[in-house]
Amino acid sequence: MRREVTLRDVAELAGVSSRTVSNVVNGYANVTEHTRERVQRAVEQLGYRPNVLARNLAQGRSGQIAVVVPYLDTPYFSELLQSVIRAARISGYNVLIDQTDGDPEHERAFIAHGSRRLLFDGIIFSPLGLDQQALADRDPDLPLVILGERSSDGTFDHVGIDDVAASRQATEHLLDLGRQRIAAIGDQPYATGEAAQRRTQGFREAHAARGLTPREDLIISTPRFNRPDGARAMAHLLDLPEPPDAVFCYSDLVALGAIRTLVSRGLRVPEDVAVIGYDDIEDGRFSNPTISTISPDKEMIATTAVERLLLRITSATPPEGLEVRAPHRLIVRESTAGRAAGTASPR
Amino acid sequence: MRREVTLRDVAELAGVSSRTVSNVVNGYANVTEHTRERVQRAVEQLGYRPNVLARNLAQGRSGQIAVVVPYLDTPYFSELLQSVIRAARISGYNVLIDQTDGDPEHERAFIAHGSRRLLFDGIIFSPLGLDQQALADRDPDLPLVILGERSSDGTFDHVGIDDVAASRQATEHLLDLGRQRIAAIGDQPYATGEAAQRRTQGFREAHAARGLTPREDLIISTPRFNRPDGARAMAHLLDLPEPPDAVFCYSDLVALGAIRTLVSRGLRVPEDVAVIGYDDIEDGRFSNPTISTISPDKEMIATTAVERLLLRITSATPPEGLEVRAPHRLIVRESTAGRAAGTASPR
DNA sequence: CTACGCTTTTGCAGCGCTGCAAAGCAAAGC
DNA sequence: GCTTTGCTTTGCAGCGCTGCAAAAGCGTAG
Repeated sequence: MRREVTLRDVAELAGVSSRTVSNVVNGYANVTEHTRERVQRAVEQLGYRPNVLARNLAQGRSGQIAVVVPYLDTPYFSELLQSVIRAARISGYNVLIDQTDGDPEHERAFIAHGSRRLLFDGIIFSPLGLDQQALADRDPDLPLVILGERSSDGTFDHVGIDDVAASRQATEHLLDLGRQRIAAIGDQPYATGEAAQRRTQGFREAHAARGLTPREDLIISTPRFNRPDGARAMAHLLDLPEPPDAVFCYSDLVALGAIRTLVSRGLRVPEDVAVIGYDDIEDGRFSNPTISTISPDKEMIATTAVERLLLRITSATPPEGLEVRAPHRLIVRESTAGRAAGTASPR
Repeated sequence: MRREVTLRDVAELAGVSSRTVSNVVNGYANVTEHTRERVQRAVEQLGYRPNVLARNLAQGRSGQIAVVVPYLDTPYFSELLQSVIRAARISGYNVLIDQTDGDPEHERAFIAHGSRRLLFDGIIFSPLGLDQQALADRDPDLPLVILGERSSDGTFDHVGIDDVAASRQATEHLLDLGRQRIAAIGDQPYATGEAAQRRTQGFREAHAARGLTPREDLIISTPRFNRPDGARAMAHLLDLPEPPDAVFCYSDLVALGAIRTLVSRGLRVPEDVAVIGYDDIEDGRFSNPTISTISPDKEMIATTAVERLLLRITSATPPEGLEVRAPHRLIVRESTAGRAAGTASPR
């Protein structure tokens, strides 16, 4: 591989110092038009391209942010990532992606010692099962923004929707339909299942507000929030002596799996069992039936997360920990409202 | 921010040279057990973490590979990415992700001057509309592996399945069902639509092999391969005087969109219209009906792509351009075979 | 006791860039 | 004419690490 063109080469050709070339390349102020042109010409003539590595070392930053999600192939995350990448790019940052496969150890390792010093300037983290302890052990110098609801100790930001309220709203929608036995799929009654537990809480609150108590055997735990889990859980529910007539699923994927089981058993959605999901992924707008869901403002979550992270990275004194609550709304589609709610070209 | 611990700090504490510390940290040979222990202790005591940036500069490589895809939220790509990231990580490489939004200019820019010198050591590229010209203009020093079928000029590798054969196979399956008027959704009859055109070719070949000629008005072009495109195209087909009784969709997303339109118009799949997709994304295994499809060996595509790229990166003399053809197979599910093919828990 | 070959350790230059502070320089002020 | 002011350009050190080649140590052979 032939030697690459360096600043010095350009400087020599243009007859200026390498520092001046650097100034031109970086668009710094106070360079006369005449000099700028000469340098510019030399840059083009030699095909100079800055060496990002050297710049990074000199500046002590990498210009990269890491985004860590449990699973990349979960539509919710890939949709979110898409917006994160766009937002980061606008500010000149590259995005390094990592998936933890939901492994708590992997998550912990990522946040704790940040062994890869300077590989990224900050991190947007969507933990699946990160407990408070792991958060406390984290590298305090690494700017951090957490996706999803989570109480902050003030040293990082988090961005998410109000899970409890959203879940209550979803459950209320099912209650409003007059359903009697409403199931919930997705609970995770252990330390790392905080997000799931907040949804269960909303589920209970909705019942309580009407003087009802949900039947405990209709609250089903699942290890993940994916289609197979949803399908399995639904099968289990249908085998109960008194199966539910409505289901609140903790993700759209779970809902898709549940619906799959219902349909394959010859049950009608929503006539026999109404289903509502969570996340508003594109699948739910084209599935049969289309899925009613809780729609978080993903674009806002993504841009806010990036914005806050960059603020943390660039500001000399770390800003206070912010808990950003992004808006969400209930979207009613066929899986609860029936065909009346559907159209040939779903939005 | 307090100063970080450097090699020199560790060296001082351990009473050795910084070069020796480097040797220990990197596990180089020829360090006595005694020295190694002393250094190790010092490393731990000070909490030393190597500065990746400095290492990168000194080594002249970044330890990162870029993966460029058109859209991150397309399940096919996110499923593929997942495997790519795993494979790269095993070899100690980080993955930088970028999406081009299918914009040919963006794609061209990425491959052409590679303006970000040394930000990544190589690139795995899944172009949507990259013509031969753009490929010819590319930075010849940047190791490159292309995903998807594409004839190589010998300076890069590409990995993909045999699109023509796979498409012929999919079409033959529909013909075997006795369908008379088979439509195709996803053609792209312009320079950047090579991938689509190969599928159309397979579609035609299947017909030709039986002495048939497909009806031209049943070959529908779409700008992308997504759900809305599929839904729209299907609506158009149904409005024809003689609508099709089977559809070959150039992606599973297109198939999902098409099925959505069919179902919402009260048509039965596959009784009224059989549908087959392409890609075998998870959605298709849980949709109603489940989707028959062409299943490329994604795991193999991903690992082969990484393997070849790393080979290019590390080998002194560039290896010959390889055209790797990954295996694929036809998977028959409900959308062509009816409920008989479905089960409560799809695989 | 010196020479030799081998392993282990060291010193130094340098990767290519930017931060910093000083130098140069032209126009303006006294 | 000489100093001051403000803009432009420069020189140099150094970011923290690794490549290279030489030096040091050490056991064995002559």
